[in-house]
Amino acid sequence: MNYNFRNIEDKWQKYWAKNETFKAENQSDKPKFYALSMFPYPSGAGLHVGHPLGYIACDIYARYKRHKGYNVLHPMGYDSFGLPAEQYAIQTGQHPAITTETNIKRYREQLDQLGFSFDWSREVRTSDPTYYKWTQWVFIQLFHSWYNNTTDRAESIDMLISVFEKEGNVKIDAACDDDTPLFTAKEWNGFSSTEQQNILLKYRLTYLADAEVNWCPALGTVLANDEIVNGVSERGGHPVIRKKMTQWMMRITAYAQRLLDGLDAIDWPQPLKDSQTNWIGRSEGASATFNVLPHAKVEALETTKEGDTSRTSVSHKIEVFTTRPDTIFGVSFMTLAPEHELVEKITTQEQKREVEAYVEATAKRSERDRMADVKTISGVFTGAYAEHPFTKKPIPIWIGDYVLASYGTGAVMAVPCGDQRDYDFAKYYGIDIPNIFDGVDVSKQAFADKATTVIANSDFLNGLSYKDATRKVIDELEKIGHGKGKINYRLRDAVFSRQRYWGEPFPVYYDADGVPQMIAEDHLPLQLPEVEKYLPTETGEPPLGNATHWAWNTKTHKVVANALIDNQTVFALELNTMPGWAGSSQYFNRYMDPHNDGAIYSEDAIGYWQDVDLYIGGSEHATGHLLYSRFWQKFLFDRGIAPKDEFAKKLINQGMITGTSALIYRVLGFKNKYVSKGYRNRFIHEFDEATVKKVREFVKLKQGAIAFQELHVDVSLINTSDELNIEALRKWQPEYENADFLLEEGKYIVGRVIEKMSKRWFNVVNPDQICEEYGADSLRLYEMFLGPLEQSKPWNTAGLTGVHSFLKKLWKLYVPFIDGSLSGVEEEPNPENLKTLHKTIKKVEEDIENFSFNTSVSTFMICVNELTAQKCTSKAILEPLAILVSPYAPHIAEELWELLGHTQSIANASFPKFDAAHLVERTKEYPISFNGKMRFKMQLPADMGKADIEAAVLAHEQTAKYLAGRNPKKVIVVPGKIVNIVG
RNA sequence: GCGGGUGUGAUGGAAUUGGUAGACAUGCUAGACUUAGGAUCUAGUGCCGCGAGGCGUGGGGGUUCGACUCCCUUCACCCGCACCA
Repeated sequence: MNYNFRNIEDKWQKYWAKNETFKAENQSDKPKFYALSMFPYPSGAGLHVGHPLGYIACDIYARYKRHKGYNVLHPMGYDSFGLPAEQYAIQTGQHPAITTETNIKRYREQLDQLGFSFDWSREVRTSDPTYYKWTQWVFIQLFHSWYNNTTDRAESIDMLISVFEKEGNVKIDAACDDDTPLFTAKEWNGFSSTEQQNILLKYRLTYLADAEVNWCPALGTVLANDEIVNGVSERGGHPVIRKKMTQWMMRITAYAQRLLDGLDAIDWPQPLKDSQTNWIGRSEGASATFNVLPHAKVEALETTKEGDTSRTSVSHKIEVFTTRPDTIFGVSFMTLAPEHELVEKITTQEQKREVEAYVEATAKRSERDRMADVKTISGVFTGAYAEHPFTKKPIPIWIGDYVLASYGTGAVMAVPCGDQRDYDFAKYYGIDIPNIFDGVDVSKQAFADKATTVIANSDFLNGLSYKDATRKVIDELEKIGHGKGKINYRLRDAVFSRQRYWGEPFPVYYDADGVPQMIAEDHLPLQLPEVEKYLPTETGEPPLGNATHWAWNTKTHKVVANALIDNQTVFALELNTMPGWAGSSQYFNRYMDPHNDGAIYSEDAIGYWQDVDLYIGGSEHATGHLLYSRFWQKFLFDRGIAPKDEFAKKLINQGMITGTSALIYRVLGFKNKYVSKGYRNRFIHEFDEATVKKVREFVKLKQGAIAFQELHVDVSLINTSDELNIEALRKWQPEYENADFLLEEGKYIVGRVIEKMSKRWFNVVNPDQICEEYGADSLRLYEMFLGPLEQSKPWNTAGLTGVHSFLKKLWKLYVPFIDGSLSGVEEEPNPENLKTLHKTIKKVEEDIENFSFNTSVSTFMICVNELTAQKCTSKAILEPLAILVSPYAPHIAEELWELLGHTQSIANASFPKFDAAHLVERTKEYPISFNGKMRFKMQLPADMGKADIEAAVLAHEQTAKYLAGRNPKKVIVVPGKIVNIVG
């Protein structure tokens, strides 16, 4: 009776589906456990062996918790809105919904064959109207909310309006746009409703704004900061430019501090927390205001040299943010970002031409170009001067692209002696570099060490340290109304509009005055309309404008919406769609009550499940999905929609499984001659005569060496010893049909390189192939065995035989129960059996709790080897062993469980209890003397001779002396060495 | 530049958290059984040495009776952020 994994796996997968073994109830006497894997985007390529790694780990934990008596929720779904389906639609005209459906089917087949314990009755798809109804609903809640800094939470916009009506906004401390005007109740009540709405937009947590956005012309859409990598789009690698557009924004900056603070309360990986911390980018410092001197005043100053510093009427102010307010007396110029709004206002007539040319040149450069040459110093003098808030001296105002419009205020007070960038700029343009540090030489470079700073040449700051000077200067700035202490965040509000088709439509229309209005909740979902063309335009006209039956004439903004909306007719619908992360920002909550049509989820459901106990997914989502989800969760919490303000207690990032690509070497200058790995770049004289002859026949040499070109070939053509199957290669692609190969020792050896699994490198390994050949249980075990969960590691099929033969050995242990040769045997377990079992229970339990799944596979192997050697046939041992194995290899475990006579699924069996009593070593006490001076007792294995022990102690004189001082209770000794001291 | 991580046999990786380094597996070597099969089983396998023995966790130093583990320093590689004021 052999281990027939195909039949077994097929049988139990059907059994689980039929019996709904893993269906979770929203009520139970058991404690709850919510285990979640990040849901996938169903791409056309299907799963490769890297994808299920996290799912397997999560599944093992979920199954383990079930054995431990928890009511486990372990759902799965699809993040099915996204660019690839749309790109495919653009190319082929196929509706994204259709390709998405096909891909989901394929994913489901692949997932099913791996034997996951998912509760499929709770499946969600972000592109399903019944799901995105609630994405739209959350958007509406955000629109109706504002962030109250005083209570430090989001509150209803209606509350804000009633405050405005009673006392204006003077007392309100809110997260809002910087340009929000102050007004009294009287003024508010006098505003037109359009004016009122425009002001409210400055407060809402999702708002419409003219923003400098990252526009990607090739994709025809804007992108969020986290969707841009190295200045090009994350998808496709297209250039991205800055552009001003009216877009929906998410006021995530309101939550910057809480997103930072919340990290302390959750058990997430440190690198991921660091990423988020970095991304939020909190820096403490001060904001300071510099008045711009009117041009006439400047001229006067220039003629009289030390002009009087009396008050002048000020037309413009420059606000800067600095982390070094202590260096304010070292300011010798100011620099504005070229995009800064004051640039055109303050530039003098003489400098105008030069400044405009510079601004234009900067705007043309892509983000990438700008990042590429950070070393080139460039800038232009505006001709204008600002007034130093303390010394009242005039300070020249420059513009330069080393100042970023998107950070701080887009303007800096340049302190060349204290900042290297300012220093370089000053040196380059011959600007003064006044030294305000005591005992520091700044003739070569700037001095930026806060710890050793002593301020000099700085009026009231002289002699102070960085810390004291900072405090003092902030006080003084506040006194003269020129600034205050400030905390700045790198985090920007998130652009929420995408000029795409395949995304959630906004539940928004515009009234006759162009004011955005939310669609009534009972009309949700606002469904995605059919369009003829999915292609976005380079100018940013969204494809939804092509929809005929819910909108027309987008250019004039006179659009007829369908009759669904309030029975009203002439409105302009929002034509943008939501970004990819919209649908994934609250899906974990929706799983708790996925079919609820009347609410996002019932209070009972979320009251029971609360939050995710274990979340497993890739670290690439650190500053995208995971940050946005935390933001939405905090918002939902503030508004009483969710009971927890962090959605996941524990998070684990599974490492990436990389591919091991295979390379062959084509001789340069030949179309189809290939040399084995050993011949690359080798000089002819390095070979023996016979080889030289062969090589000479085969190739012409360039300067005595074989020059070659590397080509990727499919990894399935290579055996485990890196030998290429030449015949298979000839059939693989026509270009190799007539190829010549120079072999070494009769073999063609390929080169290996580790890189990301990708179709283009032909290094993708499918789980289907593995399941077919070895079975899902082998694949599951092997993926765990490959290495620590969180580490990235290359896939190498070679080791699979190890875990596969483990399963065969495991199977053999139970054979007596299968073939009936020893049926009815219920042999009492002997102490050796029990020791093996309890060792295994202890280790496996610890391993699972610590997510060290790789070592428990080893533990199983040892266990089975030992039990085999012990010829164990005791049901009392084999029964708990099946349960131990079942989270890892559920199919075989179910089968064995059944063979042992059980009729219920093993999934609900209780995890065996560890009993330390079975592990106790039989020991003996020996009194030991050392050098005749000291004595202590040792607990030792019974079979160890006294002479051995004394020799061991003598061999470790120092240790022995130490032991004498400690008077230990137990010393474990092996011949020659002392190993452990207890007590 | 800033922040984080990782360095252990031929290979993937173990090490009870300071206590026999190299578990387990792959690979390799030898053998057994086989009307050669990519099956199964047994033994061996860190390095040097015939041997006793010596050396070994990227390098150097330290703490300790004892260090892969803790501290200092240095090198290499990987990841995140980056003209962030």
